[in-house]
Amino acid sequence: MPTESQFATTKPQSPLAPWESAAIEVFVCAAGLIGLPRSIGEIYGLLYCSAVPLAFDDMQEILGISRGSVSQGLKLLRQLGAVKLHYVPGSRCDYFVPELSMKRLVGGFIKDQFRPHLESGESRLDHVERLIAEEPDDLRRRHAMDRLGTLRSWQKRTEKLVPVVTAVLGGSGLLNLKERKSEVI
Amino acid sequence: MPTESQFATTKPQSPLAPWESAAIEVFVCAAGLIGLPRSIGEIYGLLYCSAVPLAFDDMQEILGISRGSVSQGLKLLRQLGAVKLHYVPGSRCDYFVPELSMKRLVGGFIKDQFRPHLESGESRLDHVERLIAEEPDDLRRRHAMDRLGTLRSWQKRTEKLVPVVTAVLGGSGLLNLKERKSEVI
DNA sequence: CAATCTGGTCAAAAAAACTTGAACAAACAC
DNA sequence: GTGTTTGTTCAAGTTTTTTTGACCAGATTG
Repeated sequence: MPTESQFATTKPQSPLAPWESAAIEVFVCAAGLIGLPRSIGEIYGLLYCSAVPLAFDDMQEILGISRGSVSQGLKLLRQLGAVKLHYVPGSRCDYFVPELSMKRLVGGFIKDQFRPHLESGESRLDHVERLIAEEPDDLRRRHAMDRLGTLRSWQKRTEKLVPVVTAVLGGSGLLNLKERKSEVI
Repeated sequence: MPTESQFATTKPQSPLAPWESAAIEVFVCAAGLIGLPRSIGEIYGLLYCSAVPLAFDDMQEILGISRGSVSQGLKLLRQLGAVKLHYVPGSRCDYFVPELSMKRLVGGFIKDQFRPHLESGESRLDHVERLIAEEPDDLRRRHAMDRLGTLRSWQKRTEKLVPVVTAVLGGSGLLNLKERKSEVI
């Protein structure tokens, strides 16, 4: 088997070590939890486990998934800031390394996958308000406005949550969140 | 127009008011965001808009979805604590009202949909650790352990996050989170 | 008891999400 | 230029999730 060229540390073993499979499984689950497809969890997980940067083809081969999946997966992961390009002088192809800072990971996710929804939600609520204004019946309109108000307060609280989350998750190992400035909503 | 039987506040108009459709849309999106199916967003949204408790059949009819969906949807929403049974003396069927406290809503979601994953994640990490222990190569094992450590720290931070979230979301209307006790993680 | 009304269950249908792989474009080497 | 290598795109195929609706069991009524 001439394929066993073990001489370069730059070449990861094709079959995954048992712990790697298990760890990737963890990432696949985590991905599912936040609504990302399995393939994305696999790709990030593989990079997370690897001691060296990996190339596109490495991932495709090691994970046994299609080029298309790898391409799309990396595209999203790059958008999220979850993987970074690692330039390798002599090589024509791209290598990747995982982002290991939880703060940046979560920050990227919030910015790309969460904020947009939050904002579109805001405009939807505005739309609801305009429609409520057209309700002729006084009592009904009152009630609708009341519910809309509650909804708006939920939205506000959720927005307030974002910085708190990044603070907690970004913290140093010994993170303590004393003295977080007390801003009234 | 004999359909306008305005005498009983207990009977909601069959066709949805425009603002109600729009508001339900908001809930459908929100449901999608947290990985819940459309029908669940619709059901909760409808209850949220309604000024009166609604019965199983009301929902099925007004939303135009199947009995099965209503049944399963209500089942999950009840589990989450997002809707409550509203007992009506003279009636044979169940009526429902929405939970309007964001704190309870989020708390229920975390408890039912999030915590379990967090916990299974923990045992998965234990499993990874056992597998790493079997890695013979010293350097590789070192690296694997390092990554596992990072993963564990992520897990811990996430756990720390839960109470913070419920605190922020549960707050009074004027929530200010001054003086949140500074516990070192 | 038979007839009715409730709501739950689950196999099958429908819809949505994900993955694949062939076709394509860009960059490079010769 | 021609022939490779590298990575993207997207229509079609596959898998997963959601919805449907027929059937069931319990409770209530006459």
